[in-house]
Amino acid sequence: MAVVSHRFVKGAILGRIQSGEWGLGDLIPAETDLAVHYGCARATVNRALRELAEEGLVLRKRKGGTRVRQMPVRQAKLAIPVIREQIESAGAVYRHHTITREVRVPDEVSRKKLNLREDISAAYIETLHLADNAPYAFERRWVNVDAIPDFLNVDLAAVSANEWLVRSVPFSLGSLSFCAIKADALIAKSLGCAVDAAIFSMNRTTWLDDRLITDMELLFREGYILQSVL
Amino acid sequence: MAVVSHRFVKGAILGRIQSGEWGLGDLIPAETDLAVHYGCARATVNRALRELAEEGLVLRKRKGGTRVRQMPVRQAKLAIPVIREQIESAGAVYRHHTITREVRVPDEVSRKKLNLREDISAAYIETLHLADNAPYAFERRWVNVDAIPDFLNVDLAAVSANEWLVRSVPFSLGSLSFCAIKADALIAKSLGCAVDAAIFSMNRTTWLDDRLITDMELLFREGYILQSVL
DNA sequence: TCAGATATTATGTATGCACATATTATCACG
DNA sequence: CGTGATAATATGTGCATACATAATATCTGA
Repeated sequence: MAVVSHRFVKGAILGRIQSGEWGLGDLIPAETDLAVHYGCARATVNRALRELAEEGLVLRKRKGGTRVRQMPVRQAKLAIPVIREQIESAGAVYRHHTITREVRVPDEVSRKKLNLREDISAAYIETLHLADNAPYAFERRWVNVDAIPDFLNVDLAAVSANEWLVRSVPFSLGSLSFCAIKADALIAKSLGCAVDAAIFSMNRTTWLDDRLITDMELLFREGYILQSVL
Repeated sequence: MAVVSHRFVKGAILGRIQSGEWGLGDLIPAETDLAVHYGCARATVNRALRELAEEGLVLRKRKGGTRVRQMPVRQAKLAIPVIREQIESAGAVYRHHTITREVRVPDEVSRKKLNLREDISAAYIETLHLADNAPYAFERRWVNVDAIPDFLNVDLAAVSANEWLVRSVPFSLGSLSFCAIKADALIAKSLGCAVDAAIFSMNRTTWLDDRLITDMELLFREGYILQSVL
């Protein structure tokens, strides 16, 4: 007897949804019925449906049954690039250059973002990332050295601040946002573009437990495109 | 005896990784050992570890065991917003206005993107999305009416093209990209911003099976920020 | 010593069962 | 006619077991 895998069941159900057999909002058969239909255990159907629910195609409720989502939650998975890997995977040579590195008490705006006391200083770093010696992205970052004192001793010539932090303070939570901004004089000079060029900006804050670790702004070269998959 | 859920095990393992007990790249105990340690079945540990692997924190290989990822794949989940919901959830009144709607043979650039034969025409729609009567986003879209003939009869005053398509042609694949562009005269006029303003652009193509359904460009008002969660 | 066959092992997953839980449907009672 | 208690039900999840599979480790023979 051939085994019926959860992949098969998942694919079969997906097909029946896509073909329109089960329309938008429709209730689909119960796990037990599907298990009988496909000749497998309920646990197998459960896993198939659970994965479909995670992917946003189907909505499940106890006692309420499973139904096809009216407005599927299209969630794009977007792999946050480690810049070096992104550049190297495109076949270019990665290099980075630390422009500024200092420890000081942040100005009030940054201090509020960092959620620091007034008398605590933090590290400020500006880095230029290059692909084949051409500017690729300009990075501005505050690091909470009160939480991560080791950061003060890092050799930023060997490894970029971003990469060191990813390796050393992993698995932290954070938020991520994207926007478009006009290049000011500093950005234009760093990225080698015109003042007022449209620049793609990525902002990221990283928390470990309740402490903000770092707040970063990454400004990509003109024409940069962020790709994602649905 | 209290049951030990996969959530508990997952959290416990996560804690031991975050605390540094298991460092980057380290091999963590086998499922059977963890099952004994936490007093639960191997299936429970399996689910916990499988989910951690899906989230990119851990790398699993048959016979090779499970190890903490050196460079965690930070994947942001990015909920693609249906614009109306995005605006309404911010407490504003949504309204949309169809600027252009025509059926014609696309120019060569669009035709290639749409992957259509030379003699096939497609629908072109320009829509302005408004929040509290202020421009929110400007949408340009081609729809393959050869694949979706019903689209020709849709009342775009009642429901936007985007929303109709999401409701009617669900569960399709596609690609998604983001970039920053400078506003040209048309965009500036539509969005009520200055020419050369930095505009956040989202491009999306949608496929059903092997047929391209629609190709869309969404240009957000100046200052728009796309939020994501890690 | 080295290549190829073989054994070992950790994860992958299907199954049957039991029970938990949330929600809906039903029913009894004022 | 409502309203609150109660029953029914679909999903959620844990457990023990069995076997599959991929990758590594070991052994064997030239």
